[in-house]
Amino acid sequence: MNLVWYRNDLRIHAHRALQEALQAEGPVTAVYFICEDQWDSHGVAPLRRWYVLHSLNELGEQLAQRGITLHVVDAGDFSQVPQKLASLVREHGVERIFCTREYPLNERRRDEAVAAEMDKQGVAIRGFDDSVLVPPTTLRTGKGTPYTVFSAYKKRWDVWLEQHFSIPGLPGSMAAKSAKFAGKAVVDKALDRVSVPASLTDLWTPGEQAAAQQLEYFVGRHLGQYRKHRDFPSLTATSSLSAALSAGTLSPASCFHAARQAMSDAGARDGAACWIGELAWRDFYRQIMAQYPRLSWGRAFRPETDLLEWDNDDDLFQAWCEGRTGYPLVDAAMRQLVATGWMHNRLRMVTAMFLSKHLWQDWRRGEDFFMQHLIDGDFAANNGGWQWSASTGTDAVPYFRVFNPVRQSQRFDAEGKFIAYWVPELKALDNKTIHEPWKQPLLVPDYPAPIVPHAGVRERVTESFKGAKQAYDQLQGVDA
DNA sequence: TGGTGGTTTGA
DNA sequence: CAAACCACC
Repeated sequence: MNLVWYRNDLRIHAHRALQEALQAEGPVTAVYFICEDQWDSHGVAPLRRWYVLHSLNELGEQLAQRGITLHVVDAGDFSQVPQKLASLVREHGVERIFCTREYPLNERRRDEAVAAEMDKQGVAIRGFDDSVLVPPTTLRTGKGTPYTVFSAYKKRWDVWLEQHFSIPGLPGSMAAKSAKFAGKAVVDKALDRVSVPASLTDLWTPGEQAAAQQLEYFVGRHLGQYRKHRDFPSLTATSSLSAALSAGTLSPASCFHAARQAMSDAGARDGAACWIGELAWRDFYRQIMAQYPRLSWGRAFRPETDLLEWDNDDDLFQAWCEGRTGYPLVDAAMRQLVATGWMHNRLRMVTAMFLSKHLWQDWRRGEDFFMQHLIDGDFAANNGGWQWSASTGTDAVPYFRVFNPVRQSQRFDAEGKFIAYWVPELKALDNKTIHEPWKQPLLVPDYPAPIVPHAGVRERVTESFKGAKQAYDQLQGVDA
């Protein structure tokens, strides 16, 4: 018997683990472990749990139609997985296990513990790197170190894919026989334990089929304009595929394949190339996560920045969470996040930079808050994005990026449409005042004044980072 | 995947 | 006098 162990790869298409299992000798079965304690300890958003569990139900049905039984097991946290897997293996006479690799430390330790347990029983495990396009340790600099600067990584990434990319097709040998989806009751019980309002779930459709449709729609309708439009949050211009990619209901290979096909149309080339760049960012942060375990310990990529002394003022943090900082674009973005479980990419940068630089809060607070609300909450991408914004991460530049929240607002929501939608208190303001409502205080009695001034932020941040660097160099015994 | 404050350019 | 351009942070 061959076992496909599903994790964040809840699909049938472009899935080497499933394909290989089908090509191996003997029948195939599948398993998923629900680890709610793991979700709890990482503050996984209820909406994301809902997405995952419903996608799991669809996967179970799809597998059953192809003669494969999906077992679903409540496992609490990762530490219980080896034993529970071992009993499943004994029960079904499993000889080989197939899975898609995951890279954060907890996941790798879980997999190592499982491998050790399975080794005792003579069961082989094979992992496949299908959650990325380029496997994490493939590309190295001339010195043999991981790439930590995106632009250099991207060049090699392009070349490697040019030479090596192939998309795994739908499994060919899947017979049209049927099996029973054994896990449905367990999934439904877990769904009963998820509390998420209909106002949120109404906005999303879980599952592999919806993800495939969304990809088709995006590529056909918006990909060509992606480069031009993607930074404007009032437009429907981005893919909205982040939830599907992070739960694995959609494969990055399908995305890459579709985008590359679209590039043969000259009008779509620019947009497609730009979007492929976003897939590269996704791989980039995953390979960073895989090769720098300290990120999984909650530490900064740049060690000296762990010496920064954040204010962590609770009132300011709360104002940020609730979208009442007095900076319209920041507030609109935060309200979008809480109301929809999603935030536009540019606004993730704007709000993250505002929390870390203007409010001088530990970026980990923001990272946690995002995880608690995002339907696409993905450890590597979220952590990478937060550290980039907080200037504690990769892609070092010799100065500190501090977005001006008013300038960003004027540039990317020039007409104030996005602000007007999410901050209706401001919807009557003209498209100049709406970015700086404090200039017309009488018109906006219900909207707060800026909770911190923009002036001086850059200087403070620069000084603090300089201080942290000096302190770190001293600790290291290096002359500064 | 910037911002700022300066200087130059050109209607 | 406002974009466009530039150096520096």
